[in-house]
Amino acid sequence: MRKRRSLAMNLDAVAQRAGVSTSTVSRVLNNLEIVKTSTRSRVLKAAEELNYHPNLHARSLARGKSRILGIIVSNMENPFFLDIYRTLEADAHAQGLEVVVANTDYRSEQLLASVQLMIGLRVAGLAVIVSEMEEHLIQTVSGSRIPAAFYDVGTPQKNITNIRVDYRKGIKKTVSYLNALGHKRMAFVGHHSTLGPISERRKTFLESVHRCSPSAEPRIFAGPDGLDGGRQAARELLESGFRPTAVLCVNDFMAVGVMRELREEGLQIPRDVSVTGFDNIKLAEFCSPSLTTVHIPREQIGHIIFDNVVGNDREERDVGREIVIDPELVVRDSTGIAAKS
Amino acid sequence: MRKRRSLAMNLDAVAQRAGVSTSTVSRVLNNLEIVKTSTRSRVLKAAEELNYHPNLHARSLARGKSRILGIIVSNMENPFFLDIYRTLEADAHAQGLEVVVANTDYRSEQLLASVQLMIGLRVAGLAVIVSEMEEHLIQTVSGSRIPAAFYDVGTPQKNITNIRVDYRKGIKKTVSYLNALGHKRMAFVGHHSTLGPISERRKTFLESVHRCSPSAEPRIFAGPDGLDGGRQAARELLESGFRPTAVLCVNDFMAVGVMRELREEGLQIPRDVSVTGFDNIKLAEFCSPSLTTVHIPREQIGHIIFDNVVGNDREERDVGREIVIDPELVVRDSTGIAAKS
DNA sequence: AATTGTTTTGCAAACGCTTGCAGCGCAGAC
DNA sequence: GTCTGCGCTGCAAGCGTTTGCAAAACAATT
Repeated sequence: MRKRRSLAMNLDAVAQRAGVSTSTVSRVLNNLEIVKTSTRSRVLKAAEELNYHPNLHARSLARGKSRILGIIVSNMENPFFLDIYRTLEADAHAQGLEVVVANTDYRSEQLLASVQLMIGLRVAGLAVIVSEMEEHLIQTVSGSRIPAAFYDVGTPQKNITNIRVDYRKGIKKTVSYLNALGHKRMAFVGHHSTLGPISERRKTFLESVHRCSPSAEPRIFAGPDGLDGGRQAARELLESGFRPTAVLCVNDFMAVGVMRELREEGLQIPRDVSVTGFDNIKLAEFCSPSLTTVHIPREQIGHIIFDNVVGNDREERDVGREIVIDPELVVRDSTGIAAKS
Repeated sequence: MRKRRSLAMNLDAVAQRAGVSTSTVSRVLNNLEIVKTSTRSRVLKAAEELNYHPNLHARSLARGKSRILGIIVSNMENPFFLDIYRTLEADAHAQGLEVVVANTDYRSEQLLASVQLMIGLRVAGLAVIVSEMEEHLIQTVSGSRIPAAFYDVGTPQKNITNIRVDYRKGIKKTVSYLNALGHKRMAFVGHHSTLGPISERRKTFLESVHRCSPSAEPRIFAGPDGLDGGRQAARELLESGFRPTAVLCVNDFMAVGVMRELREEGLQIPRDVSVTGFDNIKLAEFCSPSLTTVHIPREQIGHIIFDNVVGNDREERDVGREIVIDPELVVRDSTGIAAKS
């Protein structure tokens, strides 16, 4: 023996105190029904007295799997991600799973670290809700044999379910709604990681505007995801001299920042300028004016992810499935008839 | 041997492929410098090729401790908690610690479960940011030998540092500021778990109002913590027939909900009624009108917690320390001269 | 060539738990 | 009194790491 024999609290200590073997203690603690009631209560008493808490690492190791659901998100601060997280957490707890969440802050090295963490933890399932991910890393997850679900990134793969929202449709609805109100000069405000050249949202915006009114002059601005980022992008917009009658934002969180800055500059919403968001977070109802936006059913998404990741039907799947969700426009007070120019 | 010999990926597989022993692989992976460079790269190559990821449970078990910082919060949705979480996360990552966060949703059985989880994980340190906690549970944490920091709950104990904000002072500043503006009829809006009979904030509010203007008639309302909760409390307030000239809210998050409802009812802020919050979350600057509130330095609190929980100086402390923070009033646009009644 | 010293490796014992299997004690049957 | 069956319990192997210690490999010195 190499070290001092357990000052640490372990099964052995409980077993000794209860005068039984560790196996018995283990069985009691796991509610196996083969233990005599009297023994059982003796063990429970001992555990209680010793303030014993099973070592979860040892347990996972012995069992060969952990009861943990892993979640990776880009930005916990954005209520959109938070809502999905909360749904997943609720579902997980309902099944006795614990949850470990990692926040990447849109940083790819953080994403890498988070994936390593989840794999290292041998999570029972993994949900990845980030806006960008290297192909290599996707392969790593796919190869890890961990059932995973990706939101809005990558394509279906072995062991991986893909869930995405039809942004194209959402943006189209928004643009044609605004167009019907007479808006021609529109700006799009995104955050950096949605504005890569590959980004569907950016392209869709440009295309939609172009189709609805070929003479329109769409412009694009960006800041980091968040209230400040929205504000910053709006400032840039104003400083550029461009005077849109409508501003479409990539998400509600940024839209709130955008509205703040526009208001600051004396612009009235929606009299002088209309603003729209995306996601329909709670805050969209609570800001002033309340925000016209596109509803994304986060609870539903959460449930879908959960079912696909820890679903009981989960045989090792050779090919993932893809699920597409259809978003709806929600009209509130931040949009109105286009201002006369 | 009882089971099939490792289809699973482990040190052994890597060792075999690299033609070395598991010890060597382990040493390579832990960057111990005693490994010959050629061996080292051979091992690294094998690990890479096998897509190997060390089992963190086994690692923790063998090392006898985990590199995990545990965080328990009442309500991740409230940006106040989120900000502390983010600071802690940043600090932790800077030191190569991982973070596990648990959300109690103000439910005591969830709090219990979370504590069990953290102890079971043998976290390296534990931060508990909840508004209420049973004495028994505090003892459990204290007895677990895990260095912990509690925010705003309990009293210093063995292994536990206590951090609290001087709410009394914050509320006093707010009330006397409002009093100077001529406010007499004030309401206080809290959430359920801050309004227990023991709650300092509630008492302080009543006392302060009473001291400033003995003739005043303070009233108290409550809802669940959150935007909806604030709104709901405000509705109750309005329905009660009470017409305060100022509403103090227990936190900014609820205040935003309160403002929403007041606005809905046609009341202008601050012309008809002033509103104040507490915490000074980002959103307070972004709502309309921007919110007068009491600043609580969440970053500073995060850092303090971190240092006390994983600080290098941490000898097993027999007696915890207590740290009290002094809050400042931040005046913005949601408060003004009391309306004539 | 033998000896000594230095790297570099491998062996094997933990870490705290689960679990297949075997064994024990005791009741009932003969 | 021996045997069978059954309900409980204990033994011990195994989960994938780390790590003290000792052996092996190699270099340097005599």
